[in-house]
Amino acid sequence: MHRTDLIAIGELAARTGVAVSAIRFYEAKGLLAALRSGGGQRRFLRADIRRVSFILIAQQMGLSLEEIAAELAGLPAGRTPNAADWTRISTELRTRIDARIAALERTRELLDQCIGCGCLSLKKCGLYNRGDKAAQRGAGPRYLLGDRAGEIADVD
Amino acid sequence: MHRTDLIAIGELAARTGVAVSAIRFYEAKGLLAALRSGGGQRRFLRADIRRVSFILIAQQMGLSLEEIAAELAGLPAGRTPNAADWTRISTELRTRIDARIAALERTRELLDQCIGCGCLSLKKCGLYNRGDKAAQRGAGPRYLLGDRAGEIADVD
DNA sequence: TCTTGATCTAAACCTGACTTGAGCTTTCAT
DNA sequence: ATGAAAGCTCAAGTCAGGTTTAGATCAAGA
Repeated sequence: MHRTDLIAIGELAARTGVAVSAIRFYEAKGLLAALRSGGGQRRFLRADIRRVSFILIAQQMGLSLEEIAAELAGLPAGRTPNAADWTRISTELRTRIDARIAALERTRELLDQCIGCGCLSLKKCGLYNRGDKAAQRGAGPRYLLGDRAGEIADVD
Repeated sequence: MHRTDLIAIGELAARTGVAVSAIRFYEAKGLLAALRSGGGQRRFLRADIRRVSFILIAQQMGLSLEEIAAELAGLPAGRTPNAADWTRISTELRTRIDARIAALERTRELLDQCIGCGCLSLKKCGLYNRGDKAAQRGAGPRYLLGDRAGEIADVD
C-alpha cells in the first residue's frame, strides 16, 4: 500500500481532469462515495480515479448519470473494485458501443438512399421508422418524437 | 400547385410529428420562417415539412439547433429549396456520420485494450487522448474536459 | 351568426449536468 | 504559529431544448 491511500478532492480532480465541483456533484448523485477527514473534508480512495474515468467514458457513450449510477451500483459496496469488476462493466459498455455503431450505420444507409433521391421525405426514406432507439439519445423534441413514427405523413 | 400551398402550424406539426410548441420554438431560433395570415396566424410552405424533417434527422446526428441553423442558412433565402439543395446538405450530414462512426470505432478499440488489462487507467488506455473531439458531443464536465487531456495522470 | 377548435403571445417551468458565489473552516509548509 | 491554498455547504445561476399555462383572438362549419 501507499503511504497515503486517501486523496483529497483536488487531487482526484487533477488526476481525472474533472472539476472539483463536478466531483462534489457526482458524490451528491451517488456515483461516488467519500470518507471524511477529521475536519470534514472529503477523502477519496485511489480507486476512485478509476471510477471517475469510468463515468467519463460511459458519458461519452451517451449514458446519463443515472444510468451510470446503476452500472456502478453493481460494484460490491465497501470493497475496492478489482480488475474483474471493471472488466465486467467495461464489457457492458462494449456492447453498447456496438449497438451505437450499428444504429449509425443503419442511419447512414438510409441517408444514402435519401441523397440518391434528394427527397428527405419521412415515409420514403424510413429515417424515422422506429427501432432506431439507440440513435435517439440526447436530442429531439422529447415528448412527441418516437410516439408516432410510422403514422407520420409525407410531403404531399 | 395545390389548392392550398400554405399550411397552418397544426398541420405542419401533424405531418412531421413535432409539437406545435416546438415548431414555434424553431421559428424563434431562426430555423424556420413563417408567413402570416390576415389574422396573424403562421402559414408555412409545404416545403417546410422537409425542412423540419431535416432538423429532426440532423438532431439525431448530434447537431445542436445552432449548428443546424447554420447548415440551413446555406439555403437560398426566399426560394423553396430543391432536391439539389437537400442533396448538398444531406451529403454534409453523411460526412458527419462517417466521422462519428470512426470515433466510436476508435473508442471501441481502446476499450478492448482496457478490457484486456482490466485497468481503465487513463494514460495507458488512451481513452482520453484528445483528438476524439467527435465523440464528445452532449455530455461530460463541460469546462475542464478536453482542456487538459494529455497531462492527465494515471492511477499510481 | 354562432360556436368550437385552432392559434396567438409572453412568461414561467422543466430536466440534466454542472458552475458560481458567499461566507467560513481546514490543511500544510515554512 | 501563521497565512495562503484548498475545502466546506447551500443556494442560485446557466444552457439547451423544449413544454405548459393563461388569457385573448382567429377561422370555419352548421
